[in-house]
Amino acid sequence: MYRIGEFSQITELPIKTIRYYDEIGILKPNFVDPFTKYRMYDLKNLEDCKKIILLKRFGFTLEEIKTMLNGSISEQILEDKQLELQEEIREKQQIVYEIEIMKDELTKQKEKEPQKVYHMERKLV
Amino acid sequence: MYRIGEFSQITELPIKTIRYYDEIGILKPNFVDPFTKYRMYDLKNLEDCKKIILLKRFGFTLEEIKTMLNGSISEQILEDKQLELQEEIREKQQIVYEIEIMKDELTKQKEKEPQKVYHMERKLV
DNA sequence: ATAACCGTTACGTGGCGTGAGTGTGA
DNA sequence: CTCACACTCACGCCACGTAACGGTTA
Repeated sequence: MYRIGEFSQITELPIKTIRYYDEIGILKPNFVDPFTKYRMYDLKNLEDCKKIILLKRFGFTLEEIKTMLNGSISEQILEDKQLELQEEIREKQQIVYEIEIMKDELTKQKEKEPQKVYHMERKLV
Repeated sequence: MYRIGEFSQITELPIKTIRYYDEIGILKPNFVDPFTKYRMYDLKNLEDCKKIILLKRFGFTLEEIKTMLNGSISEQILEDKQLELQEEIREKQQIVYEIEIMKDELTKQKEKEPQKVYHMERKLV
């Protein structure tokens, strides 16, 4: 049985996060001391916690993870998530390309700048 | 001069978003009727708004966009954002691969399931 | 008078972070 | 007594969304 600080070090999750997971009912400590109210975690908690960290990394919300821990993890859901990620990857690649275009436009503007300065000088004179 | 509803239709931004942009000072209406308090937007606002939408799409925060609109948009910042996006793309590709591994593990477990059932039957008997 | 439009204020979202103030364990 | 560790409660973050309620315009 680990106290929250130790459990935090093992899982590398901030204490605040662990308490939050208790609050939303996704990772309930195995035992809570009724006097000190200290949360005590066991190996089962550790396993669940590893799953949570992995599923969170995959991009599931804590609400989704909650239901996945209760029931089982279907291959369909995993496959849907893969497709979602691939769509996001395509979108980000598109954005990288769009930024490239904007950079080009900035470069073109820069090349025109001497003219602009001339224009300003005329204004000043 | 457009009222907020019309401006919302043109920019395809929700009215709430436009009001929020006013509140945080990123897109101030050209004119506010002192009696009705109606916000009035002009073509300059429309140009700024297009920039905001684009920069938001690139992944900049509204705070970052605010300073970019005041000053100028440097190529360095754009290039940094590209690198950031490419890092995110690599990360997501890695996750797609990790999900594939998890799917494989689930499939293996399924193939073992008859044994599990047998095991349970033994327990029951 | 009706309906579409506009306004403000206040509270909710997710996934925590921050800080105050207090109690417990060695 | 100290000091790390634990607790709760309340508010903050971002980029808005969602009421609730009231004034304006055609």
